[in-house]
Amino acid sequence: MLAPQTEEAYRRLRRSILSLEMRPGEPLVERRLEESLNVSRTPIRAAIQQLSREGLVHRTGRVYSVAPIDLEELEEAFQFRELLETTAVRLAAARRPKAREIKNLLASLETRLDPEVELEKATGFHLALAKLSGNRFIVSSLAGVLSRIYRARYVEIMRPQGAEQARADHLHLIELVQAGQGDEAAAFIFKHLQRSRERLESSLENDWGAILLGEKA
Amino acid sequence: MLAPQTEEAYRRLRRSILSLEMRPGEPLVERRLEESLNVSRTPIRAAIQQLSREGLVHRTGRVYSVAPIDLEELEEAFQFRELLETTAVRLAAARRPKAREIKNLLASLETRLDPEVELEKATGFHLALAKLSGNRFIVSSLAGVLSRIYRARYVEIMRPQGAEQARADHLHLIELVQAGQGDEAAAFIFKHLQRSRERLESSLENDWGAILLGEKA
DNA sequence: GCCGCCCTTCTGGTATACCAAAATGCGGTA
DNA sequence: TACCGCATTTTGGTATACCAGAAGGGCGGC
Repeated sequence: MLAPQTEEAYRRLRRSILSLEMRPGEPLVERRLEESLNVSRTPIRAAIQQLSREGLVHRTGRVYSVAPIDLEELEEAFQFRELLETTAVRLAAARRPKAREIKNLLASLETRLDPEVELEKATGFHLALAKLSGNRFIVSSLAGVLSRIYRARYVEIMRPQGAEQARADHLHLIELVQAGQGDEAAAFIFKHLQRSRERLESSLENDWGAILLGEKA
Repeated sequence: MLAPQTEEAYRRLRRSILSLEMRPGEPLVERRLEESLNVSRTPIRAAIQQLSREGLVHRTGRVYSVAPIDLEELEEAFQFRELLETTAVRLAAARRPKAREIKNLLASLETRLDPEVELEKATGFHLALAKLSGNRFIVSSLAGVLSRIYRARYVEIMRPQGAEQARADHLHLIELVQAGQGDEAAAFIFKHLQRSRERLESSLENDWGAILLGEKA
């Protein structure tokens, strides 16, 4: 929970970064943002600090810039997701969540066409699933790593069949968790993540590399 | 990396909180801190925001206060540590770290008498060990959860034999990792954490409960 | 013509002025 | 005496003024 102006600046900056409207490596100049966001530097600095903490903005010397997309980091991020999410579904299955808790998840499965909305929904699904684990640290860590690799995931979900595949996987996951099949759910989400990782990496290498990979600054 | 005044304010505030000099539940009034820390509100607000993100400071409405020590959170934190640290040592063992990398760890094992320094060293050890995993997300998440439960761990390490036991465990862990015995290391650190958790919880319930557990605000 | 130095400008860091909302307390009234 | 309401104070939020250090460009010397 942030102050209103700070919140607004944060949301707009974050959106600009995640949607790639601001390119990786691009510097964030406070006095420019002051004009473009129509708020004073105080909330802007707070927002930048927040983004920096989340890893979406890097600091070099005293200049802030949009974090580049780092392939090594991406590897580690997926390894970390595997760890978090397989554990989360195991814990969730062991808890035998009530149908009411599951309902939130289903909302994420409606068909959408806009890939950005699709990605938002997918993120929401993974987080809601993690929440069923009952461990807030798993949830917040997952939230962190997901936002960190959001831009890269964007290029994956751009392919229509990618989103379709994800939806089917998600539905199956819900069934496994609800049935209390923790190990199966863990194995399944592991597969799910691996497929996602592979699609993503081939996309990055083939089509998007030049566009996405900003200078290390 | 923060601005110098902000850094200073952050360090001092953090220290005050972790050392329990500021009690859980105590409000952080910017204009008071302005006097006691001799800096303006700008860096103070930045420091508070940082602490808030780390979970050491809570916000209710628009007042910030020192986060209470929540026993449920503590449970989840240890569960999370088990997950992170068992994985970390497995990954570390698989990498067969060079002796040079191990040397950093040994520095944490010198005998100390001051329990605060001891705790700092123990934290450093666990983080350095996690670093051997080669996964930055594991490291940063562990850093987060460790600082979050720092105050509670304090009461555990107060017992001299607690620190002694920890040192012995740490030494053994290094040997296992260096020998590439990932599963054994994972099992051992799991035990290590469980003992730690048990000692800590009995301490909290018996001696420290009234002192440490602030109001939920 | 090229290199280097100085001056200007730009940037982030800090302090402070200003504001609105919420809390506090005092005084009046029932 | 207890309670309600208004005035005052306190507080966090925001804008802005001011500063020092770094960077960039232009001018002068070699």
